[in-house]
Amino acid sequence: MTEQARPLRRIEIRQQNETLILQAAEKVFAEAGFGGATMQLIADMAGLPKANLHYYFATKEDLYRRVVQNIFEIWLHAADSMDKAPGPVEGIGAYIDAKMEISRRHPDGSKVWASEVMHGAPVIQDYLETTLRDWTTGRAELIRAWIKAGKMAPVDPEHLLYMLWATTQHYADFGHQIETLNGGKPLTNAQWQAAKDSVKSMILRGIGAV
Amino acid sequence: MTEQARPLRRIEIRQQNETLILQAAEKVFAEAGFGGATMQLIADMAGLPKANLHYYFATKEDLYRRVVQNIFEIWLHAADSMDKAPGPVEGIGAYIDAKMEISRRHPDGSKVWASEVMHGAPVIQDYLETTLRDWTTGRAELIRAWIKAGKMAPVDPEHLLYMLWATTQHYADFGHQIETLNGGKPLTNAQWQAAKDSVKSMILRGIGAV
DNA sequence: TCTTTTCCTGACCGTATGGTCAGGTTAAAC
DNA sequence: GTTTAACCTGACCATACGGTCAGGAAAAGA
Repeated sequence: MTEQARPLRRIEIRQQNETLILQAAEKVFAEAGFGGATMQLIADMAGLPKANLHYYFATKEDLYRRVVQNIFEIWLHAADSMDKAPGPVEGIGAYIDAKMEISRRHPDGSKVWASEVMHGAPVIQDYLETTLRDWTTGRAELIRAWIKAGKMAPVDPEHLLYMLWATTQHYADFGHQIETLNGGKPLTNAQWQAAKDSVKSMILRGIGAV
Repeated sequence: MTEQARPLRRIEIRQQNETLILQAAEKVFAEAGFGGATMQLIADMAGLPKANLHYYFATKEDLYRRVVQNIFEIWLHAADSMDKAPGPVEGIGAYIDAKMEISRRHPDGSKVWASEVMHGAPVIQDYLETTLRDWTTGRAELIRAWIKAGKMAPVDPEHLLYMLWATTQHYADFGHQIETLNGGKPLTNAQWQAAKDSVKSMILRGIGAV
């Protein structure tokens, strides 16, 4: 016998379906890219008729935009731990931890983000020019302060940030390659921990902060 | 007056057109992804009628496969400099130089490769499992030998390689983001040199090889 | 010169896709 | 209980895409 569920309230319905669609969309966009993704595939994965997607999201591009924005939020919040740190060992160490955790928990989101930027950021360009640029200059200053205080070597802050982004996101974006080189098996808990430790020790030593 | 050119020979025609098509395809696949690219767009960019593409390449997927294989070749040859080096400073330094140069000269190729891997390597999976795996284990052994000889710190060779790939390719795959953060302007010669130097110094110090 | 082979392309085809819409169902408001 | 507004969806449409093909042009070979 199927359970006799209480009928869902309006707001619940809306939220549940939007979440369902966004999750399915993230996966399909990550696997197929924007051009290769189809509304039908997303609908099937969400378990909803295609027309219903268009009730919640007017166009494929609207849906895609929402997916990208969601990822951007997560991306930005990863830096919170960096700010209130006394020095690079704690700050950058925590940032690496946070970004590695994102790569592990949200690999699809990371891929969609990478794809969006690779294709010239057609929908997120304004964020790059405002939010991301502000974010970057802010952290660069923080790093410069650490350098001035003698807490790390005088490296170029921008290139350090690029290195942090590249290295951590690689574990999501190129996860398939890593898995293949790992004998076709996903990284275990221990291997993820080893990856984190490797990245942290190499980068922290690389910026002279040990 | 247009120049009165000698009629092209068969082989020349074939080679010229294939090159033209492959160059256009690389660009379009990089900009739009496999799903977003259209044969018409590639044809227009190559200055040939669409039907002519299908004369040289049976299907869109065939054309794509050729593009990906071309990139893989370049990718592999970048490591030649690493092998005959006496130690990590020269070997890894040269490898970083080579890969940064690829990011600069072949950003489209790098993007196509990234896209292919991100989508689960549908056409290049066998290469990952054979050529790339062999390549990787070979370099990992080389790195272990350097460690054993006391020429660098005992880092995990696999994660070091991932870091090298990630960091260098970032300048191609996320070139648009870097350009945006650089005030909307492409990196100058001097900035590329600074990027190379930054990456090299951070990584070489990070593996204790200075 | 004549024949053969390769190269070339406008016109065409079947299919898949993003998006629409009329009409129905269900929760909320009164 | 009745009305209203939100939610839902099967059927449909216009378009764009990958791919085909018949027939012509041009180079190579005899």
